[in-house]
Amino acid sequence: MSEQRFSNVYQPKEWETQLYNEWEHGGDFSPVGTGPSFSMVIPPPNVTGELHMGHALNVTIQDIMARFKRLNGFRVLWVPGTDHAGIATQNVVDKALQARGTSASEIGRDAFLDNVWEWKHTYGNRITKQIRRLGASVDWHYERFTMDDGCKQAVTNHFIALYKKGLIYQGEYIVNWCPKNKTALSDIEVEYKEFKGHLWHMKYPLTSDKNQFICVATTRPETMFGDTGVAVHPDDDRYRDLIGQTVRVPYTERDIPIVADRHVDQTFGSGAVKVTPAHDPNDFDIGNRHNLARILVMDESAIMNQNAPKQYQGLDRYQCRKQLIKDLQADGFLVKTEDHVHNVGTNTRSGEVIEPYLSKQWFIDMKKLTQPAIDAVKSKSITFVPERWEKLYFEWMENIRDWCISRQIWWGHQIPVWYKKDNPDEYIVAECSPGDDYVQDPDVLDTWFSSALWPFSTLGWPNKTDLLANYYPTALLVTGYDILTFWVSRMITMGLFNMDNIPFNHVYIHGLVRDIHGKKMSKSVGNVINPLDIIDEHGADALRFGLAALCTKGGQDIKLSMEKIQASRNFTNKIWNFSRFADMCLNDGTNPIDPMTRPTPVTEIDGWILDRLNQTIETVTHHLNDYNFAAAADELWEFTWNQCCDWYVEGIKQHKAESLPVLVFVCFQTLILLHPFMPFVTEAIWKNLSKHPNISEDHLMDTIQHAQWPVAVAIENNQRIKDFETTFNLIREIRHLIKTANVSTKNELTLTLSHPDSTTQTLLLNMTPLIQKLTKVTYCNVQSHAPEVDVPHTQSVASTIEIQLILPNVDVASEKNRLEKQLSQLQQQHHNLNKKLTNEQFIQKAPPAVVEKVKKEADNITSEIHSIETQIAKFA
RNA sequence: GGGCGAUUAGCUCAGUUGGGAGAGCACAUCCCUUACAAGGAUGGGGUCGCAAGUUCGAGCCUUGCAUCGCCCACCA
Repeated sequence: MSEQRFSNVYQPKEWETQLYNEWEHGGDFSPVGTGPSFSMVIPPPNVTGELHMGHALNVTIQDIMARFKRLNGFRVLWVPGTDHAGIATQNVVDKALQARGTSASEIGRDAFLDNVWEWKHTYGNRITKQIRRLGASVDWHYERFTMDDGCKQAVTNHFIALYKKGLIYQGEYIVNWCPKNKTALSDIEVEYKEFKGHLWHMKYPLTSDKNQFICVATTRPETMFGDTGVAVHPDDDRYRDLIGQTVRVPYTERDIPIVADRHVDQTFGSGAVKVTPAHDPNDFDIGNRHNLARILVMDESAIMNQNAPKQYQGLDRYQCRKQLIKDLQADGFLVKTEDHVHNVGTNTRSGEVIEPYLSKQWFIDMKKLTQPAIDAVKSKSITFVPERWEKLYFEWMENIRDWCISRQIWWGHQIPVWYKKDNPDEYIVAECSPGDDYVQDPDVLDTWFSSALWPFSTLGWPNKTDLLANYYPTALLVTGYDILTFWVSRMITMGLFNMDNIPFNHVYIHGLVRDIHGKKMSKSVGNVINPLDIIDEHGADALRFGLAALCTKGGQDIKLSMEKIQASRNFTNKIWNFSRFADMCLNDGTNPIDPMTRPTPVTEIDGWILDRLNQTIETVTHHLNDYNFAAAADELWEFTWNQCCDWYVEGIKQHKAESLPVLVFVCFQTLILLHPFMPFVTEAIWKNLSKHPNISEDHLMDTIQHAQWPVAVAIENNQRIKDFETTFNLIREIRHLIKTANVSTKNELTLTLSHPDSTTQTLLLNMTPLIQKLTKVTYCNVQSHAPEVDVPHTQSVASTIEIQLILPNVDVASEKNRLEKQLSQLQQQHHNLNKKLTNEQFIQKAPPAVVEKVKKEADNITSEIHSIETQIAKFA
């Protein structure tokens, strides 16, 4: 009984976990065979993270490609792993400690690191379990972590190699300092946000004459204690005479020079700018040009330090600003206050306002590294999909800045630099400590430093492994455009540096998942759709298909809605029931059917569906090779639902036995085509159907994953495809007439179809049973010309075939009205076509095929107009 | 300031050698027909952002404009 194998609704929960376990423990995700290799590395999610829609999209796309390639006989290796995510993880663990009444700083570095490792062991597999729920066919045997021993070795090797080539240096520069995390950040970890602030104009008195002033404008008055100059434009007539003189910084005993510098914009503010080289990157440059001193006035938490006047020491930067404004006003230094909107850098992670801060950090000299990486993309050794992202890549790489790689946190790869205890200026770069008289640099490396090595560190580098030999370069990298600069560009750069070869051939860059209004999903807004909730409720396949169907060629951001997911859920159920129908038909079968062998069609509609299947195989294969997931998904939807279910299944119900082999074959082929998108439901059906006693398992794999991707053969009969299109048009029109006449098909209806052409008559005669079945008309006659009918009837024309449907009664007025409306539509179409055909230029210049097509259309419409006119005339 | 992308049905979006304006959802009407009501059938709905140009012909190519979104730069 079919009920034993198929419930009437697909229940994902009954299948997904069990199937995934079978797959994983059955070794189904391991590379096998002798086919060409296809490898990917997963963009490692944060080890403490939780699965969000971005992961779901990213993993879905990769899994579609992995399964597609596996079905095509490739040796697929997809390497999973997680990222240690320095600052993010450190924050999470520190927060947890604080909730327990202690903190990282209280317990100290070693104890803190023990805590993070413990945390990693407790929660590190949460995200990997969640990835499993998506159905990801990653090979867990090769799972990696960016701080495991292999990655550690890779990082150290890489650092030393760069250092030896003089590409890593230590320097004192203005960096982006986060006072909350007390660490430097790289430029791309800073997000600029618009803030409503003020522009304060204040007077600095001349040393030579306290009654004269120069007025400077600033948004950050608290940095004035670090001022070591005032800059004006050399051509500015207002200040020309003051250049070279000195002014006294209020509340200090320091006199600072007025210098001329072309960087100054005469039209902004007062045209004179205070120069604070230790707290502003531009001022740092100006200071260098004019040999100005650098004075830090804050500590690492942005608290005013001993270089500020006593009364401000110990205040944080904002308290200080507030007090200082009061004081400046009281003491007559404040000239005016303007409202000023400006962009302020913030920490991408914590949101804290960045303090430009002078400090000693490690940098990579990127300019010397990028050229091969630029060339690799220019020469198309690496291709970006969509191609337009190359522009952003070149823009970034051609204006590359040095990469600040040191971070003043504890969780991460500690920098392999050892300072002599009694002389910190003396240091050695090495994997291990040179001796007890050395101490290691306390800083760790930027998380992206290890991520940059991911495509080869996961395959064993720096050791020469078989994995590397077999799977590097990887075939494809799938990622979002938001980390193109953070990650993709650096993998290419470092891949070429270490491996002398690109890390991947193709980069597929997808959009970001947003809510239906295009807004970023965020917990505070409350518009988050949690992928795990979706999987619980509707199954992983519904989520996957929904996401893939939105993943269009242009790589636009994806606006996700519950409605879209529900539609996909309905589709999974449709596939389930299509198969359930096949299963039911098998019950009546007499001989075992081999579902993998292409059967010879017995009936016309069987031949038709096989041809349509071929078209679908070809289109879907093309779209997947083209990374056009939405188009592939659309095609599969159209074929499965509209062609197979709506037309084919309904069409064979009158000859199920004859069509059974084709039905079964088409069903299995369709399952394979759908499998990359919907691994669970297709496997569930596969296993169910395989168990049917009338299925021969001789050529059947025990899992759909090991099946062979369908191969398209030549279309057998193009005319037949057209004939069925004509028939379906006709059926639609007849149904429309029945519906419009508001007549029940429980009555015995009589239909006459007329066409002068004998081939068409033959077609109609052949299709009569189908037409009767699908329109529920009892009698159907085929004629060369529409007969005179003197009983109530309704009439129309479709694909130039005249339709007459006898009715119990008819409303002549509305019937006439309907025909006239149809006539006017046809006349409009005819008019448009005729306009073209009477245009000499069109006839001369348009391709003959186009002209021919238009002529034929016009002829058809003329014929239809004639039919309708005749029909209307009968009412006269 | 520079760059990229978007603008097509009520909503979300497809639409490449330029030649028929389409899908899903939503909506309306009818139908529990033995695969599926998470379903079936039928239907309504669009001057393809605006303007000009190229062309026999433009949703598609060129130019300009408008609106929205994102990225980079950061005038203190």
